[in-house]
Amino acid sequence: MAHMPGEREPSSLPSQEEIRGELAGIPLFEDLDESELDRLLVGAAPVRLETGAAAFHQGDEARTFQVLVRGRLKLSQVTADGQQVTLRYITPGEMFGGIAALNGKPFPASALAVAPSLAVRWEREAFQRHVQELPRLSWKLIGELSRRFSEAQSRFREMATERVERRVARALLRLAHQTGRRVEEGVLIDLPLSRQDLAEMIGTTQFTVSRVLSDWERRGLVEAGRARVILRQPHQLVLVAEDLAGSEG
Amino acid sequence: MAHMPGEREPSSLPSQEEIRGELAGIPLFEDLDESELDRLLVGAAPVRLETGAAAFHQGDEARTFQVLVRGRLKLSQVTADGQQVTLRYITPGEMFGGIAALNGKPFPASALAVAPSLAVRWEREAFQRHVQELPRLSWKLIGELSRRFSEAQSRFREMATERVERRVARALLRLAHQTGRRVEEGVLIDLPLSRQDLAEMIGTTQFTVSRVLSDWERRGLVEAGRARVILRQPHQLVLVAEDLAGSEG
DNA sequence: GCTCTTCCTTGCTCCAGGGCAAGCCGGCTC
DNA sequence: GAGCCGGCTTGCCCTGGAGCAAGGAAGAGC
Repeated sequence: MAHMPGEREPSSLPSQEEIRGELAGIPLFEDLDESELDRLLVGAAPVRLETGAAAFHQGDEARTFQVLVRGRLKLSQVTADGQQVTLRYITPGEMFGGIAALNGKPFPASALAVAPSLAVRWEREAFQRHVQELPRLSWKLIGELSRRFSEAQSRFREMATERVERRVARALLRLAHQTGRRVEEGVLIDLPLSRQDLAEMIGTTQFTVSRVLSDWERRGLVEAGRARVILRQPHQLVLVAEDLAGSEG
Repeated sequence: MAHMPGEREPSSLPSQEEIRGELAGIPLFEDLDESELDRLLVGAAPVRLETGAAAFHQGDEARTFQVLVRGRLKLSQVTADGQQVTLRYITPGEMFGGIAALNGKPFPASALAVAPSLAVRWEREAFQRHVQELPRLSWKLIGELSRRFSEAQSRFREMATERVERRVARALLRLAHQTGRRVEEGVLIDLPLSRQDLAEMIGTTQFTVSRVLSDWERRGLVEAGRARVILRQPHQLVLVAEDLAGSEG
């Protein structure tokens, strides 16, 4: 792929001005006025991540607060006995690694790019200063943390009370909501998502996920390809997730 | 029980001055100076809760932010299909119902006093104003939310990857850390805690919890009575929780 | 095209733990 | 003391889903 004149070098980093534009579009910062946004820019540095690259590793000291601008990351954790757990996928506009940075703990998980990505990062102290000096930012952050907490709690409740099939349905619906893209056949989850990935999100095995998806595919609810899932009848999936949807169609 | 002169009426409410003293001792507010504490007092009202009384009900609009001063509460949720889940126990110094109040959602759970309790409550708007006007408070709140989030996430991971026995061990250790009291035989979990309660915390049944505790009792790790648990060998329990502790002693 | 790798499927076995029934125990009220 | 009630225990059965093995299919690299 030759470099074409006038075309932006794919791996080049955005200018301060461009960063400013990106940040202005992020919900966490939407309440800031022009001058506050300028202050926020102090210490903001862009970071490019190739697919497969890690934004940070589990156990590392959390020195940075980051926000994803483009791409997709997977936040996952390895337990003491070696099991892999996926905590969440991160899509543009979301902060990541922020909680560890805010409370001074090491990162509890690793963040891996699953698509070419671009993030903006601040050193921990710089971002802490911003939070302390920009009340509108800290208020937003409180809202964001509340939301995250509620989500984590819901997932806990689901794990505690629901069976695998239902958890798969919920995971897919959540992902569709987050990264779904309308395509001809239905809603495509716009993320490389293998059976194993799904299994790690809901605490089961790739085998069980495979069986569930095969069943749904037979019944026309989804189309499941290689690391690729399309929801053909999201509404039916909602029935599976929410209620006893009568196991046969 | 006759009322004795000079003794405080048990159901009387504390004065503003006493509330001030209580709040000053709470971690969330420890960074506030004298004048900030005075401002915080605006809108703060004491609430007494008898054992069995609810501080709020799941589904209610979250109109208040509360902090527990004395006693113990149980935060629990009923799922759509009627299963009971216990999210956590609340001990003095902890906020509760706060997250719903901060992000304007209805309470996702009910808070029930399991011992005579005293709380301080603010109307949502009043507390929001305090948070927005007291940067030191909002910083603390961010820290508290981060911690809560991390805890919820850990519990999720445990549910996703660990078997029942280990989850019971973790739940007991967590409770011991939170409400443990040294007694002659070991560490007493200072809370009425039935098998059913434990089951609801970790997503299993009272039967399974009973079997696990009976086994541990035989092995001398715990002493389990009627709604009452004493850890005789907390260290052994840590081994169960953390690692493969060799199933026989 | 062929090969290698990775992901996916499916059949079989096995077991942790859920569900239920029966009965026990300890503390309460009358 | 008698009876009751709520919590606890234990035995039995049964199933959801884990674990494993063998083989198939879709890309990726040559």
